[in-house]
Amino acid sequence: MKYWLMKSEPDAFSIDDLKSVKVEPWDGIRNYQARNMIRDEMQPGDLAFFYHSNTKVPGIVGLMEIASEPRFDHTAFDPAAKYFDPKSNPDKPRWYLVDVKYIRHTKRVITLSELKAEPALENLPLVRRGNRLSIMPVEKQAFEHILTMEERPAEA
DNA sequence: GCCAACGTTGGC
DNA sequence: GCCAACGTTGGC
Repeated sequence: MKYWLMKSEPDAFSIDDLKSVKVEPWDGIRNYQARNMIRDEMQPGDLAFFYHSNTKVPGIVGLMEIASEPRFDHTAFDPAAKYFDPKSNPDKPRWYLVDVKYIRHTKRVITLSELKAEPALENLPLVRRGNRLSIMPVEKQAFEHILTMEERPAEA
């Protein structure tokens, strides 16, 4: 089983939104590196952190499970969709997605600044300079380390 | 809202 | 195939 971190802007789709719908196709990924990870490596049962980006306090806010095999992202075929890609079509699909299933909120927001301050997480792509991946792998040890951070009191 | 750091596009 | 211009991401 693999571990992931997936970013979403809470204004577009938040952990609360996921909680209310329970399962959601994680569409709109238009980056080849992220695409390849979805298509080639994600499997049902994998665990992922839900990360809120582009918000006042960016950080990890929840836990979810990969809930489907990778499949075509049909929003790429729809001219009316926000993430329409004219170069993707059902004969030559370019983009993929998986369903994600809500597990729980983290007990508190584990903020980006906290994550950056952890020597144990220095290899996490999220905290590396200039990284813009919206989906990234998390090593097992790092995943477990982050879960222990959840138990600490929130920073001041 | 600013802007650094990327990724993509397209002319050549 | 190079690379300048442009668009996007996302922290701050």
